[in-house]
Amino acid sequence: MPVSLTPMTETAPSTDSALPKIDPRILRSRRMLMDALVRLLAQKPFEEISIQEIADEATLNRATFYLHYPDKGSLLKAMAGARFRDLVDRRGLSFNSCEGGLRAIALGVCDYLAASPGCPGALAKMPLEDSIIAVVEDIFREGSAERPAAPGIDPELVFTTAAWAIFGAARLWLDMRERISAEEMADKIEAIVLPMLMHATQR
Amino acid sequence: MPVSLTPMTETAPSTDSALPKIDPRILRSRRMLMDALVRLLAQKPFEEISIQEIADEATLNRATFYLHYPDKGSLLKAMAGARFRDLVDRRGLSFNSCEGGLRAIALGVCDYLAASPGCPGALAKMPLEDSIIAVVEDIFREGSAERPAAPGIDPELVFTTAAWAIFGAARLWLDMRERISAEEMADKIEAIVLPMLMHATQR
DNA sequence: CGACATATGTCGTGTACACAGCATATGTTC
DNA sequence: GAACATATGCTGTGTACACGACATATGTCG
Repeated sequence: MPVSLTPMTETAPSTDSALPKIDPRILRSRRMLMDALVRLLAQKPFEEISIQEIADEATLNRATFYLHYPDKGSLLKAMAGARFRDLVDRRGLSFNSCEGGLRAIALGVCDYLAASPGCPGALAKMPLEDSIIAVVEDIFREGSAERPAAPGIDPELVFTTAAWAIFGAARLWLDMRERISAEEMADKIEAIVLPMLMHATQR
Repeated sequence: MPVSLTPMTETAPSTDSALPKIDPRILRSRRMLMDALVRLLAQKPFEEISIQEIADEATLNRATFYLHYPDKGSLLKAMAGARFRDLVDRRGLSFNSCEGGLRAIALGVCDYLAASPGCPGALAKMPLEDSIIAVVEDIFREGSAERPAAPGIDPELVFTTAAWAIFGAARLWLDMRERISAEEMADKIEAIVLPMLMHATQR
């Protein structure tokens, strides 16, 4: 009984956390499915893409799709998260004592939203929140791991709040009629959100 | 007992012949191994590449390598043949009543030899003959399938002879100090080899 | 609404690949 | 030549994927 694959109902698991090593075949199949979805999204809207088409594009059996994802929405979510993580890794984004870490994170979110596959109209239908928010939360969590929380403050709540704040601001920026540059927007986001985080941890 | 994979001691099987459908996992693994070898050949000489390195580069288990190839030389051979077939497919090379078919084949061989991975010095060590010759033979065979052989002539012998003639001339061209263009060389090869083939089949 | 075509979700079975381990071969160093 | 490290070739076991088939759901057309 292949119940050990744990279909992906959440965002893709972190591959660098202290989890047991994931079978490379699993990682490969998931990446192939995600890459296939990206290619198909460049051709047609999400609603018009079938599971069979995704499997065909990925050169995998349709049953394999269901070993990993319960539906195509879950794949979309996982794909969005994985692509954002790629960007985070490529840019080495982190939230530590280094100046400008938060600005870089905000810039990454803006750039990612601006470059998402599919036309901007389709962007509203993509469940980007959970995937991006979870990654940003992880960044804050890791960056604050060595510092004690300020008294009476729940750091997890602050991380979540800050992550949503960044995401919300970036979404607003994306919808702007006359859009300032991503860099400028990142500056503004940092100015607004950084005090929240500074207040939460003793730094 | 995984004896059904038939390790590749010959050139890669033709994927468009009347063979039973090959499991997509097999095709995928072989392609991954070949692509890995190409990438490694761009970095170091063939002799310095280990089986484990190829497997790692392909993100496959070393034991998987041995399911498909008895040694790295066989992989090299298969890779060379597959890449040549790719070129043949891309250019739509065939030997039929169409004028210039032989010239195009000769040009394909020249271009392929000139673009092979690794420096020209390493080219002499690559067992390109069998892979290229077999493909060219196939092209002649298919192109002459609908025509009866001339009396007293063994068409298979002629195909092989012609294929080797083309290969030999292209190799000579590659070693030329002052090399004429591939196009010019293809013209010369056609002029020399075409009468042989015309003589062998009733066209 | 019924008929039909297509897509989805699932299942049991067979096959390919991952893994750890072992014996042997090979290359390097002293 | 001996000692050692590394690579090779192979094996049995466990796991992931391919496949065909089936039941059900969904969408389209008349």
